Amino acid sequence: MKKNLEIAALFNQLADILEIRGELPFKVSAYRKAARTLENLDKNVEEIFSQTPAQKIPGIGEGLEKKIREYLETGKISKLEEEKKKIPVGLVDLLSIPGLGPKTIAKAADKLGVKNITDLKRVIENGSLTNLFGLGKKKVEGILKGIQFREKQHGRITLREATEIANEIIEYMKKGPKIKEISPAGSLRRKKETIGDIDIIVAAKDGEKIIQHFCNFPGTSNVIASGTTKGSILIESPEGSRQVDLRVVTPAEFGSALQYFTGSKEHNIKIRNIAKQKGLKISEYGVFRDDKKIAGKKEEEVYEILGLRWIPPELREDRGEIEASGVGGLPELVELSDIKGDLHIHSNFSDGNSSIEEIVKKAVKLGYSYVAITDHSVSVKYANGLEPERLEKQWEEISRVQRNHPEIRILKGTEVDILSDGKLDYPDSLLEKLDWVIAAIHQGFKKNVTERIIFALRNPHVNAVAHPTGRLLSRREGYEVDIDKVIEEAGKLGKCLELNSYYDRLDLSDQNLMKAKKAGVKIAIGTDSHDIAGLNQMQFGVGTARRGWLEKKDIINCFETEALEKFLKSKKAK
DNA sequence: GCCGTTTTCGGCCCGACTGTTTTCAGTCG
Repeated sequence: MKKNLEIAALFNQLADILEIRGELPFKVSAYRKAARTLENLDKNVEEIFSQTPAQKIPGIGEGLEKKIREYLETGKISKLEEEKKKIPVGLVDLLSIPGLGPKTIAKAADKLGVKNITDLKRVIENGSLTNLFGLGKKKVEGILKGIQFREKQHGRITLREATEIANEIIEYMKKGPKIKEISPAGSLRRKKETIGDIDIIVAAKDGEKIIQHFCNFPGTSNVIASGTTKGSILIESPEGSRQVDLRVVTPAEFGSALQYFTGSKEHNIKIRNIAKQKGLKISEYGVFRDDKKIAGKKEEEVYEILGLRWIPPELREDRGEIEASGVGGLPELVELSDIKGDLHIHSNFSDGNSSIEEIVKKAVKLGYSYVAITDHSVSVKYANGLEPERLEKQWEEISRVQRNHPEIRILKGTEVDILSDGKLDYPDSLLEKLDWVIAAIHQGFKKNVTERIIFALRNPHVNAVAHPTGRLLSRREGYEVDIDKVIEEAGKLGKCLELNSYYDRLDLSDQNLMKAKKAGVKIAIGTDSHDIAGLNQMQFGVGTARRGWLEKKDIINCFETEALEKFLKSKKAK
């Protein structure tokens, strides 16, 4: 799928440039839509376009198809090359600042000669941006806040991107000189929501050859270091360069090296302290007593020698896992294979790209027992939210698909909007006919959010709150919500909170999940998919759930179909 | 840019919020 992603990135880039240049908004969104489709396609464009006649991809017409073919043949899109010459490259980057849009960027470039982020900071500081027509003090303050937010998370990449890069490199390394073992380490192995550098550990004999092979990885833009035990490369992505570090250790050191490089720092400090108290020394090379190596081949040994059970990487944050491990109190963390269904999916009835039939087939393929179709409600116009009539039409389609697929239970669901005035976007008489209702905020992020969510939770037909804090990891903090209060109320009512698996949300976060578990709140994991490929994102939700100490019993989509239906019915009765 | 069961041209992404401009422009979801 590499080409798909490359072309998607170029289309997005083109959309950004056209937007700043004031091109027709529909044209811009056509590029964006095509990019999104490409990102989520489960087939290579190369493959699709090599067939005659080429298979049709929705949202990609004559013009875009031509550009894709051009890229596949020449590695370039001439339209993009031309457009790039028309504006300074640094301007595109500014679009990712929340509160700053294409019009303001164009104006700042035109009137003040702003070419990049440095210029932008300068004109904010010297006050000249404030003097621009239409930009008052508050707006400029908002932009400054946006810059600060962006800088805070600068350089970190999403779990999804890091996972994809690491998988690709691991596959590549397996084809090179012989290696005994290979594993991601660091924050990626701990499944943190964002990742700094990507760390990979290899056990092998000939370090030099392996590092050489690593530095020849086709995606490499820059080799930072290349020795006999460690190599560092940069990989270019549309959003910036990603650093990947690879270390080669001997098979006898693999366990201790993996433990050491997985971290977290806080976890390792505590582990080393325990070792010290026992007269031992732990380093990446092994566990030593008086300079005599007594362990290091397997990671399990490192923990066992300290009287601890092996601790899953996702827990290694020094949040009580070491103490729990010592007394046999580690949780039995949920596994991806425990998941019996997906509880948040959009179909092409609203803003999804896949039909209900396609979604159901994919769910069957994943081995699920049930799947919920949760399209947007009527007010979410930008996402083609369903009026009651279209929702009822959808039920007919669900019933039709259900007849063809008795092997899976299709839940009639909705992601109903919590409106600004606190009301829900569908009447109770409609909600009560649904099997699965998740309520969500998509408007009024600063308006009594806590009260509105709690009010929604109290509606007898609402089962859960979707993405409860509303954060977008790469773009914004969440709503102004007192999440502790929401968790408390959900606990009291016996309602669920969602863990949204979409890689830029992962909401609730690991720490909030821990709180929810403590309050006895059941979690519903949903991928928020807009196409069938999105269903694969369940892995990121499960990773976050594991970081939140969640077990099978804490997650309602680990329930068998009957138990789930019983659970939902009991909630409705209240 | 795409798309077509009234259209091959003319819709498509509408509405809320915010700040600022007293009647609207820009941004966002």
